[in-house]
Amino acid sequence: MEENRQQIIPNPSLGEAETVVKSGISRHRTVVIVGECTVVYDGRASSKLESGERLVIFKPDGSALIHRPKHYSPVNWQPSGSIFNTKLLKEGLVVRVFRRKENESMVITFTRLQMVAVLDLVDNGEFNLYASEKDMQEAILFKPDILETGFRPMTKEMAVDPGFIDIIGYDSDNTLTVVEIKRVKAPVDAVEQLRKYMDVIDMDANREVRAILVAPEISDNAKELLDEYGYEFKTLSPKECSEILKQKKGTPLTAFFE
Amino acid sequence: MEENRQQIIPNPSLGEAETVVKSGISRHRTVVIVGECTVVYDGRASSKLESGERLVIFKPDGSALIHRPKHYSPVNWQPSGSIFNTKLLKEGLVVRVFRRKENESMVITFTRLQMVAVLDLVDNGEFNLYASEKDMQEAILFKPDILETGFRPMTKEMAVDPGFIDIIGYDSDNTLTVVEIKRVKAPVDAVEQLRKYMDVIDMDANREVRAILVAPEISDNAKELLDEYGYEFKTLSPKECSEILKQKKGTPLTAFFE
DNA sequence: TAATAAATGTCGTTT
DNA sequence: AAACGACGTTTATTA
Repeated sequence: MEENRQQIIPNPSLGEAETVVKSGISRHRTVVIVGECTVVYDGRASSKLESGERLVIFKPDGSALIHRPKHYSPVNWQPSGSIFNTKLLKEGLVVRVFRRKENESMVITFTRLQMVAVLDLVDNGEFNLYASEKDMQEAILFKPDILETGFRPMTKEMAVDPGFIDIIGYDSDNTLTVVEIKRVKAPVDAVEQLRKYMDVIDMDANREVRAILVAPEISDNAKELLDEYGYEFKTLSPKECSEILKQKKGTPLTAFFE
Repeated sequence: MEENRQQIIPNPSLGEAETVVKSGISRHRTVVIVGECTVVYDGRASSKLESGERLVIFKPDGSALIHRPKHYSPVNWQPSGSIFNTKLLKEGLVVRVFRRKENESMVITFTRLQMVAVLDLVDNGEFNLYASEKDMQEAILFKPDILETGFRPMTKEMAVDPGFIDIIGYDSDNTLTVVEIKRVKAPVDAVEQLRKYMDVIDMDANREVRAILVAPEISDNAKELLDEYGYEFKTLSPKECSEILKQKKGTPLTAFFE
């Protein structure tokens, strides 16, 4: 029945809330509490949040979120795998969220409640994300000309001492070329990373090797360092790569976006 | 009055919800919607989330969150500064979240609703985090002996070309000493960062300079590189530093933790 | 399990 | 506005 799928109580007493919250958590429901509370966290660091009105979420997988009326990120939280313990004390309704793995605890003390809701969320919808850095790599391997006319990839993700070179190949003049891909504006670190790879490749010196940093943009400092090292920059956005991959994969999921 | 502070509607029709959501957003309230929806995101990347029941939050600062019943992190979101646009179409109740800065959009289409709530969250509570990297820096400046007996800090956060050196000082032999602090296990990058600073400091060569990496732990690779460069490692945890700062600050806030 | 790199990272600070 | 680095980063991948 619709009525049984959720339980929404406006302005509950702390006592009412105790029963509902306990029952909701034990039945593996999503529990939402809105009210005045304080939060003390102790684990990798420690924090204390003074009293204020917040939106608190307990999920069936043992994750917990405390949201203030600002910001995307929660002010306090626990990742999944936490254990909830609810008690009504004289200070208020206290929920202790404990995560054994990191030996972390978060204690929420509610002093006044605007709402308690116990929700039975059924969610099996598929989630797909496009245009990751991996997508960019795939796109270059699929259509190397987007990097440079005549480019021929040799290997992808070649393991070298410091890590993985995204792509190694030969340009139209048969010069060995090292490619480093970033999906966001390339920072100085990206140039340093490229340099590390070049240090290894250049071991057998006196052959020419090119280094190309591929990204939608590059920061000023990174550009400066890139020039200093004699490396090159190629503008390429995740979006463009996503478009190219659509051609490769036909149009099963991508057709949705048209 | 308490009644006016919030508006909670179980099982609203899409039409009812349209009015309430629009009004809530325009009055800069926190809006919570629970229901069946699909989400299409397009911006830095693209994503598509098939139909399912979720908890959706719109905050007055223009941030938006879509939470599935699992995981700490939202499946889709927009950071603060977004603009909301609500429309009732034949597909359902459509909320478009647009962020001009990144030219990103997230379109949520609700097909069935379990709840709509408009909340007026008043939250001015102070938030304090202890045992951060900044606390570690402060602790060393306050009691330099925890780094090394006889250490005398000169400056904190000295600006040099590549960035900011955490602490510079002299050891008991009056040797210039550069200190880099990490609050977690120090990775290779931390050693590289220290090296950058040393490159600058060593400009006026032939005077001895020591480099010390301070962290609770160090990764094997980082240790190897550190030894290669001739730098040193000092074990120090954020918690220890936090304890030391309690002495400094007396016991106003810290007493709470006892 | 440890290490390493990516993230729609976010967020604050400073230039 | 851009750059830079910390974060209780989280998360995924790989040795």
